[in-house]
Amino acid sequence: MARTANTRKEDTHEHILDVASRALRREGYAGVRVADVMKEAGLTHGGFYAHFPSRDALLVEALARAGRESAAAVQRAADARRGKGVSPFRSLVETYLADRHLETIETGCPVAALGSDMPRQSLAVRQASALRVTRLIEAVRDTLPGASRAVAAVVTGTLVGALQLARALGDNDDGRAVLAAARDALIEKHDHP
Amino acid sequence: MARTANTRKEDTHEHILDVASRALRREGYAGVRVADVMKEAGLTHGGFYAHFPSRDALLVEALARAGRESAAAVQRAADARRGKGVSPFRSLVETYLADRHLETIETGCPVAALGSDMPRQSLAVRQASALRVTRLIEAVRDTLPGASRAVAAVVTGTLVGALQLARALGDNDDGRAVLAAARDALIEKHDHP
DNA sequence: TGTACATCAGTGAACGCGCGTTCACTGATGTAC
DNA sequence: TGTACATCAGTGAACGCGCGTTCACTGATGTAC
Repeated sequence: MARTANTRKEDTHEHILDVASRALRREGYAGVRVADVMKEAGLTHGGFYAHFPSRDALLVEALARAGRESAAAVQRAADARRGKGVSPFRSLVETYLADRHLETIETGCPVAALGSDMPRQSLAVRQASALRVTRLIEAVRDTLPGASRAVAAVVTGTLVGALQLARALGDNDDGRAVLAAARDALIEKHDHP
Repeated sequence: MARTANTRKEDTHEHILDVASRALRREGYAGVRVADVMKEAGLTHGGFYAHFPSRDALLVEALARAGRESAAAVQRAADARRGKGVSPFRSLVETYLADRHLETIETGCPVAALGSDMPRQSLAVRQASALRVTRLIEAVRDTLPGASRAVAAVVTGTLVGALQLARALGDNDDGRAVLAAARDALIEKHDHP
């Protein structure tokens, strides 16, 4: 069946994307190597171009996938807390700025993992990057009843900036102190149940 | 005189560093090429290793220089406004989050230009990067009388994050709206003369 | 002051290596009859 | 059901290119006497 053949190739395509979306967050845009991604996916590099027209096209698809996955992961963690009576906003903040997020960059938010490099990419990757930023701001806004887009954007900036500063300071007390301070400040200012 | 010889070489050294510190912010860590920097400095690439032991050593020195220069530039702009009766904090925020900063990345803050890539660098560059983050937080704290390091860190996170989001959205109305929102929010919350 | 020599800063060709991309090929899977 | 053929997904060698780094050399500048 043609469908079986398609499905097998599509499975491989998805597997490559999964590997690439983690490599992208772990190594950055410049750190994604076609041969390395294929090897990590258990394949040889020659087959890559049967799945993607170029490395740049891989970056675009991997970024979209990273954004969707990260949003879903935050959503799941937030839903779990919400069952305990925690507000959506507080759940988001405590999940996004959790100490654990310092280490798990490869499954975390791509905007925090790649933010400063977004303006330097090709047009296609820049457009995909801008869409990720917009979606992140919207997701934050959804947890803030009645908040303007402007307020949501500033909160998003604090989330992204604080996580980056913490990671740059290292996975130690300095880094964790920045996360804790940002959690406290955001919850105090915006969490009014 | 030996001193004259030293001075000439030191002048070249400083000139290479000046070019590199701008290239670093414009192109990112991965975008700094030894040959390109030397060419932009009006030299040939072979002479590079008479000035720096390695590309990595250049990154360390260029980052330190970028941080000092950017801090001095913010200080100058803030001093100018201060003459008009504007508070130090408000001067800092309006300078750091000025629309103009969207375009002038190569002379701007290296933490905003490089933040998400800092954890991926060599040990030496990571240490130099962490120092830049610490210094930036301290500079912010100096404009907030009586503020804790924690509060200064959150404000710094908002400054860095908002500028990055704005740049990722592009030098357009979307980007400028994020900057304006962050300026308003920070000044409203922390500027109490 | 002038001449011979030493030192210095920068040149440019060459190196080894890793990268993105191409392509002829192979073995497995599916199709026709 | 079985056989011959076609299609498909992936292989691995090869390509051109750009990068960081090395090194023998050169021309300019400074020093000794």
